Amino acid sequence: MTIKDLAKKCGVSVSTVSRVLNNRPDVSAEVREKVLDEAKKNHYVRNDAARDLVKPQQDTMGLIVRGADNIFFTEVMKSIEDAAEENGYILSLRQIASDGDELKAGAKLAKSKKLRGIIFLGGRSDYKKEEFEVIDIPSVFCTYSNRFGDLGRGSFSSVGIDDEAESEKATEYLINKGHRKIAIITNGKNDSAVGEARYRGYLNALAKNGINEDPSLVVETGSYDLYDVYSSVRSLISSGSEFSAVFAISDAMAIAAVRCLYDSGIYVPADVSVISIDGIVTSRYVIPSLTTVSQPKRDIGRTAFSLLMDIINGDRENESIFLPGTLIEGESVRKI
Amino acid sequence: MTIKDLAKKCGVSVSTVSRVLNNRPDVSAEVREKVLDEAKKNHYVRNDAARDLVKPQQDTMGLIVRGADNIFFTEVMKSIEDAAEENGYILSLRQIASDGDELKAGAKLAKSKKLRGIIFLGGRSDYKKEEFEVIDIPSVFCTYSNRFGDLGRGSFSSVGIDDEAESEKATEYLINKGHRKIAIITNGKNDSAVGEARYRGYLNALAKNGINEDPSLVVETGSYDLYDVYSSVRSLISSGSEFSAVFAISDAMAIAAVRCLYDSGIYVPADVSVISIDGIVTSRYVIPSLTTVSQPKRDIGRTAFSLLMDIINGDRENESIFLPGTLIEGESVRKI
DNA sequence: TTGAAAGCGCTAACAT
DNA sequence: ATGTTAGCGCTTTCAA
Repeated sequence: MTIKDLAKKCGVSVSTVSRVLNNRPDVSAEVREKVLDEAKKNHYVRNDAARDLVKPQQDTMGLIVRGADNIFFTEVMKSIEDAAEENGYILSLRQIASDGDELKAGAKLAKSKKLRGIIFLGGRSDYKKEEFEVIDIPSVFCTYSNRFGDLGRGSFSSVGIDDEAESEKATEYLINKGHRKIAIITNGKNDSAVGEARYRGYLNALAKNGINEDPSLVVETGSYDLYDVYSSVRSLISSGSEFSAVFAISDAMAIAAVRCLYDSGIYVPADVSVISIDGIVTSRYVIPSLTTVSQPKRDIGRTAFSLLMDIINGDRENESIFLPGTLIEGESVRKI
Repeated sequence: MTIKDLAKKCGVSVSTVSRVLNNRPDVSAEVREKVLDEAKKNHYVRNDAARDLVKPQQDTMGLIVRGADNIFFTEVMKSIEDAAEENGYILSLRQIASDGDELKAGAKLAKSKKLRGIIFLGGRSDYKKEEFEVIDIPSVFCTYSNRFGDLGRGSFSSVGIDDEAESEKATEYLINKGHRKIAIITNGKNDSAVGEARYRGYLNALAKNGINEDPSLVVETGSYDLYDVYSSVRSLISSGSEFSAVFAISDAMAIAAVRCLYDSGIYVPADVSVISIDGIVTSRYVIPSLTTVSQPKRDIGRTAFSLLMDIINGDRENESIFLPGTLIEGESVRKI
């Protein structure tokens, strides 16, 4: 069922049908009713591919989310959606796997939908100049930046926390509570992404406070999978290395770590303190609740959206915005 | 940059460019190289909307996910993706909000992409015959059925657990552990969806065991939001109603409930036992770990996909498949 | 091996 | 108020 079929059924032209379907005023009430009626009766559904082909979507932004299974992103997404709605934009959402190519997905979406701009939620932090060139419309990286890539200043935009600084903040919090033997749990310390940035922050905090890095306290899980986190922490414990605190680079990891310690008879925070980063909703409900550096999810989403709008309108240049995290004191850290 | 531009740049026709881009064999090596080269140099990206318009996607299935923020769905999605890949199908994923219209989204996607079939992940359970008619290609409801709608047997397919039966199983488990005063936490007992089905299962279990329903032990949260769950449980506690166990219709709800009880000095499982349904990954890592009826997520996804394939190939008729849940004994239930 | 041309379903001038 | 027509970017006959 196409507008052509519909036109035939109603004995009018396709343009008239199109007018009705698009709520144009210049159609007689009679014809309008007839068309609408037939459309409903025949379950007419517009072919968006065809429409997109001909109609530039003046008011549509793309949102590419990488890593559908990251709970943390959901909240950020919501705030982007809100911002879009408030500003009269439509959001065209596309989810890709954590190992997918967000730039390619973005380029494709931009072409197909004739987008005005794109927000990338959770991509890689090491884009090469060349590969980023496929994106030829304004865009902003949300929740990450390009710390490990070679994109020149001014050639991209980003909004997120400063992973290294916030990580340092978290680690320093532990130090201020009297901890010196602090283990870190990261997916990888050389992942050219958030794992590496947060690891660096951890090192910074140690250095600033005259603590030497103890390699045996650096736990690399290789993934964000809770099972991997659990077994990595297991290894740490059985290695016999001493530590009084743990810094997990994400809340989800912290939850698995706490559980692993618990299963080994090590209680949080009585025996070991735990801090993390993210501030996911669940972190407040688990027992013990997590002490964590909470990311300003709503702010990040809204700021990303308005930055994108401003760039499109020529009101602002590309820039990297770093929003501060908030340290939430839960029950997982104890002073010693 | 379109194939037309590319053709001009290379001094060949659009059809030749199209051939190259689609790896057709009948092109001279020379031309092929030239085209590929220019394509790369100019960051050519195909406009899928245009392609979709002309090319029926013989091997593409649609996956409409409703409720992006439901962690539970992520695992099911993965298994559907695996099944698609194994069988040489491409999956076209679309996420919609929990209050979105999945049927409309499905119909649109089907048109635009010329899909072979559709899987709906997490939709409403009360479709009316009329509204379901917009879907004119094979489809299967995944993780839900049409218990509250009026779709005739044989007019739809579904794969999931039997919410009512599994719910009864969970409640009965508590009863077998000696509990008689069992509270239920549901988003709503008349939501014509999973909340209602699971509430019924709870009632069945009580009835079978000669326990009268105590309305003061039925907690309706109105949403799946953990904050709402927390405050609803708070009200239950302050109402003074006595109970020795809680049945939460989802793991996430159970986590918030356990926390709320904890904050009121009521410990799980020492003072009150808690059981739930879903078996999300986190349920194993929280303290106490949850006793829960785990849904066979992988099985559900794979079964849904093969059912859809079979229907498309005419090898099977529409049917509703109910897969059994598995009771996982965590630490949240105690015998009394 | 290559090109010309039709057409997918839709919108938007431009006519009438 | 309504119809005619030219594309949007792509694939695919059909010819050459």
